[in-house]
Amino acid sequence: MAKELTARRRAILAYLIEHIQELGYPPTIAELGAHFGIASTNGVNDHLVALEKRGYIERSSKARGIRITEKAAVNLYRNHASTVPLVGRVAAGAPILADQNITDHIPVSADIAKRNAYALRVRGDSMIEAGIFDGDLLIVDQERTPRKRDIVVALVEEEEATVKYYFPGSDSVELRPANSSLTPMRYRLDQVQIQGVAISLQRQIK
Amino acid sequence: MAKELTARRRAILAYLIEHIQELGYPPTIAELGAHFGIASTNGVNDHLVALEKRGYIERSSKARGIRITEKAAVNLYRNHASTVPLVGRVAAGAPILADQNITDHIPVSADIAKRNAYALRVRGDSMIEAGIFDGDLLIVDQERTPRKRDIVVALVEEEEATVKYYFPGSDSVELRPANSSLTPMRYRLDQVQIQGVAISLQRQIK
DNA sequence: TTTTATACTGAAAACTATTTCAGTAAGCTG
DNA sequence: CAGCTTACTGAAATAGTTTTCAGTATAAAA
Repeated sequence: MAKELTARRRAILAYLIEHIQELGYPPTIAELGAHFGIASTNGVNDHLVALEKRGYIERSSKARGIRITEKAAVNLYRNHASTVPLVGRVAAGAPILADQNITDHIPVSADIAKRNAYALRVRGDSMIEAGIFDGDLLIVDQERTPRKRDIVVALVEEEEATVKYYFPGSDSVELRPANSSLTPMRYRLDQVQIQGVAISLQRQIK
Repeated sequence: MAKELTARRRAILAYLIEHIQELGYPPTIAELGAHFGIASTNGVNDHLVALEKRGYIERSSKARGIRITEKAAVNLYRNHASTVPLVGRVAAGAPILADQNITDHIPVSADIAKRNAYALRVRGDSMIEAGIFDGDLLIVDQERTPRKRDIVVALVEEEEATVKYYFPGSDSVELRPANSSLTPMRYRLDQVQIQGVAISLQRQIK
């Protein structure tokens, strides 16, 4: 998936959203054409078909029957979004935020949303003494550089991700659980990939 | 201004909003008619004219050219809010959600927002073994009836609120902390006021 | 180099939606 | 009780929209 949308189609999607926000209803095909200087409704329709095929809009064959999907809203308005994507599994290889990895969107405060963050469901009890329980949602900042004692999401030797305290050494990294029945582990720098620093937590109680 | 809108018109406005929320675009006059069993488009149009005259909608004479105004949107946002109020202190006397008590608004998922919930900053370590730490935000459902072992916000004898496990007895209530260095307390029913059941938790890490 | 995707033109058919015209009937208001 | 509002019916004119058909041109991928 090199480039999901052409510049033209991104522009059309953006105008679609703007129009809905401003007027309260979507534009017609002809109105889109007028705005973009496309004389034939068919020219516009091609773009709409393309946008629909890629899941950015949904159409019903009625007047102004265009709906913006969540995918589009999140993609275009990442900087203004008030949600972060919930990733299903953090594993080696594919980029974390690949579309097929994203299972939901989690509402967060604006300052979190504008960082490059994602959410992750915690599995296991390794951080229980830090108040992080099995099933909790961890909000993770991808861009922040981890510092000593930060809670990080780490990929160890291409395995699936774990959440641990981060203790850097001169030539190695110690990943320390917050659970006295588990032991800290030490790794060479090339064995560990830090996928982000935990900045927030959400829990559904019961 | 006794009654701005008739029941019929309120229903039509509500459906208008619902339709836009669901489908992404307003219904046509004929669709409104079909939904409300009005055979003639003119019958529906009368209502739309009335709604427009009173400032609830704006119309452009194009297909689905209906916009919900802010006046009506107050309605819309009540049902689809995505925040709950953060209350400064929960104390006896004034209602929890009195305006002067509200210090902020916290983003939550839609299903939480539509319950009658509020957020509260936890003070102290009394629930630390339940993974609830000093400074965490607790999202509290006001309407849910507490059951045994629920985490509740309780007002004891007109003091300020505490967060505890709820264990009802036949003629008394036990409020049990999740901290083995603290002791459970037992109160008469008239000494305790339950202000809600914890349904979610949010934490800013560091 | 053939195929595929992008990005359109132009026109007409088919359909959808609003507006207008002409009424009816019940209930409330002064 | 006349006048106004609410709440409609029914039909036709008019306007707005989508869909279909038949192409063109360019660039990128197989």
